[in-house]
Amino acid sequence: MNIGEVAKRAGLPPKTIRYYEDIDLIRPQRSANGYRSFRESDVHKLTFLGRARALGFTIEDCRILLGLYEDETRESAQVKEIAAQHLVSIDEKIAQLRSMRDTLAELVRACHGDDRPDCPILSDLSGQG
Amino acid sequence: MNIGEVAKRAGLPPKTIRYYEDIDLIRPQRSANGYRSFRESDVHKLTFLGRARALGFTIEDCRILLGLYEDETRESAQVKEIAAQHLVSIDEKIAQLRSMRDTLAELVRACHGDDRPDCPILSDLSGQG
DNA sequence: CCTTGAGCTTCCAGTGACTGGAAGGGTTAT
DNA sequence: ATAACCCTTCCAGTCACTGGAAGCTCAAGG
Repeated sequence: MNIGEVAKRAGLPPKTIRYYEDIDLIRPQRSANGYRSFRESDVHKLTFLGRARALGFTIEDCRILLGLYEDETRESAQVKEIAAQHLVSIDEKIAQLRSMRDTLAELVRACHGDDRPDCPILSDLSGQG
Repeated sequence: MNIGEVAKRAGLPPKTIRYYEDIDLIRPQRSANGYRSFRESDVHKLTFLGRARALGFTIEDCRILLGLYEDETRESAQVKEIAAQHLVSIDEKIAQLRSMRDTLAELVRACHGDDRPDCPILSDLSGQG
């Protein structure tokens, strides 16, 4: 299977797949003409990677998860540990964004937004609010 | 004022301040010895930048906001427009993170997390959930 | 006067996870 | 044969810094 078809099936751009090979996440074989030749197992791995990345796991998380995915004897506790840690960091990110959002929403609300020059948003940012 | 003191007062690392000069956000003067020499107005601008960045505005947003901040005749509508757009993109980011969080939380909940190898998290990621 | 240590300078390189584009070779269909 | 499309590699750029090396300046202590 060439990279184009794999890309369609795994839902990832060819560029990304080449990049994943570059950083040793996958190791596709090569055809006589130099083209990458993917097996079904590569498609599975790439699908796995796409989903994990969509859930916000870092590449290094993915590398570990992929190792566990391929390890028949792994303990589910190891996987749960990584996922739970990631869950915490997502929650932190959400909390941080919410706080930013609330501050900004208040500033936007307070700004009359017309042709007058005085603006609570800039006042606040300059520390003169 | 040298960069060290400005850094303390504006709450930004010296490296970041040099970088901001590099990309023309600020233009500090120079002393005879080659050191950067900051005025009060530079400290104000850097404080402004620090706060805007903390609210998640991009550097390019900051460049525009800084321009408006220095323009005595700006219309508050222009500022409100940028802030409101940013608010929308924060809301989108939060929504996306929440969706990721919910999916992941469900997977973590479903994983028994012991020494057995079967794991709903990996099953789901592999598309065999 | 000399040294020590802190603070300043520039420049280069790396981060994460791709993405765009150029230059060139292979394949397929007409 | 030729067009159109696929594949290859390599280089550079993204964003907003951050780390580190090599070297200059300055203030204080002996």
